[in-house]
Amino acid sequence: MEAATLGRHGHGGLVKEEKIADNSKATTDHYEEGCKEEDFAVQVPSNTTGIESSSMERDSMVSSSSRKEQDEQLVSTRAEMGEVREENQRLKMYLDRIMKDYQTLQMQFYGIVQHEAKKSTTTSEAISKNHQQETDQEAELISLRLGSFSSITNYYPKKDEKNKASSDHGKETSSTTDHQVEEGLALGLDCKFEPSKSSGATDQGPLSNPSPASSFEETNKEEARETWPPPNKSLTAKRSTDDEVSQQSPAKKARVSVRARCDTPTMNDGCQWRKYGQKIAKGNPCPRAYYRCTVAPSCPVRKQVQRCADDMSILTTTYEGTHNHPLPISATAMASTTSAAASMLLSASTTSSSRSVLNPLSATTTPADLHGLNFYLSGNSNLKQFYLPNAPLSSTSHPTITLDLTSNPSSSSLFNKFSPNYPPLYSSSTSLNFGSSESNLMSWSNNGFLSYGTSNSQPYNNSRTQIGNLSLGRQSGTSTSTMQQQNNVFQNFLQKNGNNAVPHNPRPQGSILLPQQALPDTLAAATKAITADPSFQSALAAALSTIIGTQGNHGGGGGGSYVQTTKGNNGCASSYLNRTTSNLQPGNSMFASSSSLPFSNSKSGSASSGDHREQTN
DNA sequence: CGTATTTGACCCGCGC
DNA sequence: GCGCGGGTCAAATACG
Repeated sequence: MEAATLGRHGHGGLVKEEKIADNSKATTDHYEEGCKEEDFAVQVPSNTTGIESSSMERDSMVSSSSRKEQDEQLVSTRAEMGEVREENQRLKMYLDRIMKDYQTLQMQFYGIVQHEAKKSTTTSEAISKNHQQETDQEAELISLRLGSFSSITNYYPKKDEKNKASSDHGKETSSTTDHQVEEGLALGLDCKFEPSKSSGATDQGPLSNPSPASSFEETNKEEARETWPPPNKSLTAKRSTDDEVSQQSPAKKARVSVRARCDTPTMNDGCQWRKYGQKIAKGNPCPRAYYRCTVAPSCPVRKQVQRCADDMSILTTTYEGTHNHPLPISATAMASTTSAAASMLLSASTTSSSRSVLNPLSATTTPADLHGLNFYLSGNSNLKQFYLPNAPLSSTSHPTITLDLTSNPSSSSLFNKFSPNYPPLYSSSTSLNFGSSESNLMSWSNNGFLSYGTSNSQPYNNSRTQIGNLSLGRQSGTSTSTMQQQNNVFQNFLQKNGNNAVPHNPRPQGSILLPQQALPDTLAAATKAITADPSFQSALAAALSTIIGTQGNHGGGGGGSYVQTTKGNNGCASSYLNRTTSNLQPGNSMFASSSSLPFSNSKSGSASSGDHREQTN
């Protein structure tokens, strides 16, 4: 027996080979047994017939009849196999055709994007100072900033924020002389829409293939220079004059909130953060902690962490800004996720800003239901009433998209009902509901690591139209996806031309339906592609699951000490206060990510939050 | 001693 | 103009 031989061969070799040999042996044996039976069914009768014909006619009658049946079975089986083969061939051909069509469409879309890019390049160069007028006419592109970029400029120092508002949200260009030439993934929330300048710039790195995504990313190389604390006046002046036709609406800093169950003070998102402030926010007894990314000294990315007032186990992390440095893989996971979410948010909001595309209502809502991931997009402040009626400021200046990774039906529903008490940080105009009514999709558990549930969980609202899940049979199965896969997926967001209208998706209240309509411009197409693309969810899944894979083995130690020490608590989720975190990743100090608990300690308590004028003054 | 955190003070935008 | 609240700064403190 061949398998046995293989097994013996394997015996002298690797254990692996042995196993393989054994497996093959088993398979072969099984197969051979089947063959034997079949042979027996065919041949044995003939043998017995010879014997039985000479002895018992009755038996021979029986055997002959059974032989006929067996022959018939054999024939029919063979016929079936032939049919199956043909079916296989047909399916293969069909698949090939689909693939070709898909590629053709991709190429067409890319051609369109390139054409738009050229157009906008010429116009923006010629009339860069009249950028605002052009903005309405030029194509707007989404940058997910997922690719590598070769040059990153230094970021501006702090204390510039004030100038930004007056600078019409321009982008600095003065810093282009001083680049930190770095190569790596640049992921962030800095997803903007601007007239695409040029896709001709060949982008090096993972996303080097000519694609709309790469072109987008190219356009955003400069945008990467934008800091969260906006540059100072001189720089701002340049920014306002020079660039960013895209910065239509002055203060549109996308924020992405991630709601997740997390026992630890912060979610371990792979980045290294340093706490720089803590305040008591209105409506939530739990203080809000402010962190800034310390992976790179000039990184403008901030995040805010706050416990949910209603459910202390829920941690809300709000990200803002764009990393201007290569990210560790574990960080890219979350960054890519938030980036995509932010792009969706901005696409919706920007689309809404351009009256030409959508009516106010539909423009502000670009819901999509991707495998149960419910996206409710509304960058438009007009919509905040639907979501967070009592939301404070910043709904306009900081369109926020929320990824709800909690599974708590009550919290989810609460969230979706926009309870006034709910908004953890900002007026959350957008929610990505990862929650399931039945089971967890994902959650940050014990060590602050993301845990990923099954894909079989029902969407938050089963009645919602499932869209974009064509041929996607798995969700969590993407947990093994690599960042490359993620990049590809995100690229595809932009490459794909959304043929399918953005599916309507009832709002949580079910009162608003998104009118389905064609999206004429590139932005709309990209938005549509993103929202309708089934791979978006898998990308999210992949990104988030990457955290599992990369952070699941976290150990303590590492370069700096991030062990959280707690002095005590003021009664706010005391169970969290006594926890310590040492989420440093063993292999890379850059992965060190842990920060202090966003609760006020016994000493600070409410007083910890600064600016309590009623107390201090 | 260097680094990270804490926390009171400060700044700014917004609403009244 | 004033108060409120969000956000940030930076000195003080804690920690390894």
